[in-house]
Amino acid sequence: MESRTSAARTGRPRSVAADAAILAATREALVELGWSKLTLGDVATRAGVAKTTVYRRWAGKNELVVDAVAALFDELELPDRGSLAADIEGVVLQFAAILDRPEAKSGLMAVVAEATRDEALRERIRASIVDRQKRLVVEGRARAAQRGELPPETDPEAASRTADLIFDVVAGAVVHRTLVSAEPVDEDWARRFAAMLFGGLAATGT
Amino acid sequence: MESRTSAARTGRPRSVAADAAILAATREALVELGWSKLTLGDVATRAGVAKTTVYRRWAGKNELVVDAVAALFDELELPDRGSLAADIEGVVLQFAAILDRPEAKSGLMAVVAEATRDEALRERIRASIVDRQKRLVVEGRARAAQRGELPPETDPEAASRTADLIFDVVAGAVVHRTLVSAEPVDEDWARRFAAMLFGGLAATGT
Amino acid sequence: MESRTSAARTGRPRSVAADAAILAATREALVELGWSKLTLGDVATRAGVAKTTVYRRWAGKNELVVDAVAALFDELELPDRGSLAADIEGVVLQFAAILDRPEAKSGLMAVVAEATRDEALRERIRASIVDRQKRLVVEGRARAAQRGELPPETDPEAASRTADLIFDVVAGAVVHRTLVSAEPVDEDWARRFAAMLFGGLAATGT
Amino acid sequence: MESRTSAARTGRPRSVAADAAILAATREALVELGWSKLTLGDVATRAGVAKTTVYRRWAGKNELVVDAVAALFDELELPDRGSLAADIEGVVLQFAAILDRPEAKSGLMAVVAEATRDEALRERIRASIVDRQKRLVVEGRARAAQRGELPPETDPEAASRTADLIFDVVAGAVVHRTLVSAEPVDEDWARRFAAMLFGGLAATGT
DNA sequence: GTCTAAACGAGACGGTACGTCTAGTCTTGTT
DNA sequence: AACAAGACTAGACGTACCGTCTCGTTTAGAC
Repeated sequence: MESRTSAARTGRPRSVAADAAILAATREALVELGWSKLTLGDVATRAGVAKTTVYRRWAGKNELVVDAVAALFDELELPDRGSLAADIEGVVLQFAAILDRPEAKSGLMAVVAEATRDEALRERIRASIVDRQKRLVVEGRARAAQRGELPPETDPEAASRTADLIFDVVAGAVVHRTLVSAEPVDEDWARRFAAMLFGGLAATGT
Repeated sequence: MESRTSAARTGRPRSVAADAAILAATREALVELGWSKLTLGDVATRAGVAKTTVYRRWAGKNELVVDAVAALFDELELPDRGSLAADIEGVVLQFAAILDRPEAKSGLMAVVAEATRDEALRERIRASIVDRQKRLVVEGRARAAQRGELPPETDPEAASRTADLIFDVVAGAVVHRTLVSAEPVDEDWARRFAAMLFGGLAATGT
Repeated sequence: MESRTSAARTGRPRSVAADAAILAATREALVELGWSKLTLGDVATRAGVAKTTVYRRWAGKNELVVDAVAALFDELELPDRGSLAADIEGVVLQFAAILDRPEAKSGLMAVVAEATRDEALRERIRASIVDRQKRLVVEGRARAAQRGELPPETDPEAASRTADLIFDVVAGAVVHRTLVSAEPVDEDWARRFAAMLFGGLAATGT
Repeated sequence: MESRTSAARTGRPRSVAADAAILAATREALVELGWSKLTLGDVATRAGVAKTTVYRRWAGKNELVVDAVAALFDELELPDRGSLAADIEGVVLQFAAILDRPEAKSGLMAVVAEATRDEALRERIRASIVDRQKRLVVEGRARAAQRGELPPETDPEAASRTADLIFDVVAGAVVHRTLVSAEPVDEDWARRFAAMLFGGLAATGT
């Protein structure tokens, strides 16, 4: 969404209701039609808005879908379940629950695919979705160190590299399980995954 | 691609050259245009073939792209590098090398996204791409047990569940690193990932 | 239809049944679909024959339809009803009856339209359909002269020009009434038309 | 062409220039290609317009061609040449001149052929082309009665039937001469035809 | 009784047009 | 200036036929 930082003091102001209506309509259309059959004209109709109003705010389908899906990840947070393994398990289940919703399933992978050829889109995904989750990894690591489950970090550069690795493993495994293997991320799977990850972290002393 | 195993004894036989030309043209178009801008008409032109010839053999863009991309994974094999960690590292690097090619990058995630709404497509992906890789996990596990790195498997049902978990972790992490984080899977990352995974496997006694 | 006058003494002879089956299938398709929706593939299927068999005998849709329609005009003949006016009336009714059949209606005007841009097709129509009718005019004129209704012809060149004129008037009026005005050529219309034509012929002394 | 008499107060109005451009392009294509090779895509290109713009205004090829050809008949009018025979001759020559133009030749018979299976198209032809000519017959008849060449009409019902008959004879003969016989409608033919028709009218007292 | 050459059925082939759909833009009048 | 409405250009969609071709399979007359 464009911000219109300056100017634009005159003329009719943009309808604030329209943004929310369009994003909601987008999610609705994603559920019903999936990404490839979703059209901006249809979204506009569902939102009770003219097509021009959509185009005035988003550059295209990809940008719109990223914003529509990003909102779903707002609810993600790191529970404190007493141990790192349990925390991992909890976050995995939360993440899987979001990913299992059809509007996320359908839209997320599609925009990631588009992003392979569009740096700006990749950046938008990173800012709206990825980074928001990555901070959970950092928080969880810090909490585990506080609890004494893992040694405190000394080299901040190495810590950042490790956080990236953990994030790719967690997010990648859950996404792959859900979308490619198309198997449910249930408590059993989450427990086994968390055990394996925690074991790996402990064994490598990170 | 339809197999026409039986019947079809009569009439002009299908050109055997056309199949290969179409798949090659598809990969070429994926590199140049990406999935969303690839059109079957363009593929047909590149292959020197009429549009109807493409539609006669593939039901649509998704099926065609799956087959075109699947061929890339033919070269995957499990190296024997002497230890499980080294084997994992080797496979990860091979997998990442394939995934880094633009024709795979662009096409694979897109068809996975489409597959979220199409069971038949999901099955095709599983048969053509996923299962071919999953067997590497099983082989690697067996080899590690032979070496004495891991205890031999007793419960085949649990072994299968574990293989699935490992596969989701390996494939998921590499895919996520490559496509979402858009960072290279270099030797360093592969070593750190393999160490973590091996640690987890050893720690959980699987 | 091509004749294969010479050569072709050897090899499998053409099926004689196929010709009739194809023409019948063509008329059937004309009735059901009309000219523009008639396809040679469909005709071949209806005739229980391969597409190649049709193309081996006719150059295209136009030629096939001309032949299929021409057969309908075989039944036209000049009745002797005792007077020229009555003869005209009889021939008009016969002609109209043929023209009212859907296979003629649909096909005839279409090939005439095509013939405006195809001299060979025009010639084929003339030979197969038009000339066969035109001789009725000449016969009727001669019979009327014999009866003393009209003066005997002296100048053969002028007689030919007059026959052409009469033919255009008769055929044109019936075709126009049937296809453009889409009104029935019933006995009343035929009687009024015959009276007018006979009156014109008598008045101009031709 | 659809009229959109009411409503449609909102939205961008249809380009008025497009209508004329499309009809002109249609006539041009008729001349160059004839009816059967004319395609709406080509017409759109010639008119400098997108294909959808054509389809938005006309239901198909037939409707478009009727409208394109109908415009040619606007110039038809009844000359006052002093006598009915001369008037007929004049109108016949005018009509023949229009019919001889390739855009009319090619298109008119084709749509008449199509109209045999399409009542709506038949009505469109009647309204756009046929009725506009038929009124010339009525005018000519009235003028002849005024001059005293023919008796005044008493029974309006019979008069209408006669006008229809005359119209079928005139239009039919000219069309047949031009398109089927493929002979020119020159002054000589027109004079002989007019004489015959006038003779018939006078003889039957209509 | 082979031999042989054309006709046959089937259906794939390269092409072309179809009529529909969507993208993204533009042009009205209205708010 | 944003808005609803809807026409606009551009171009892909998947389908249908065209007329040709390439197979394997009859089928008759010539040898």
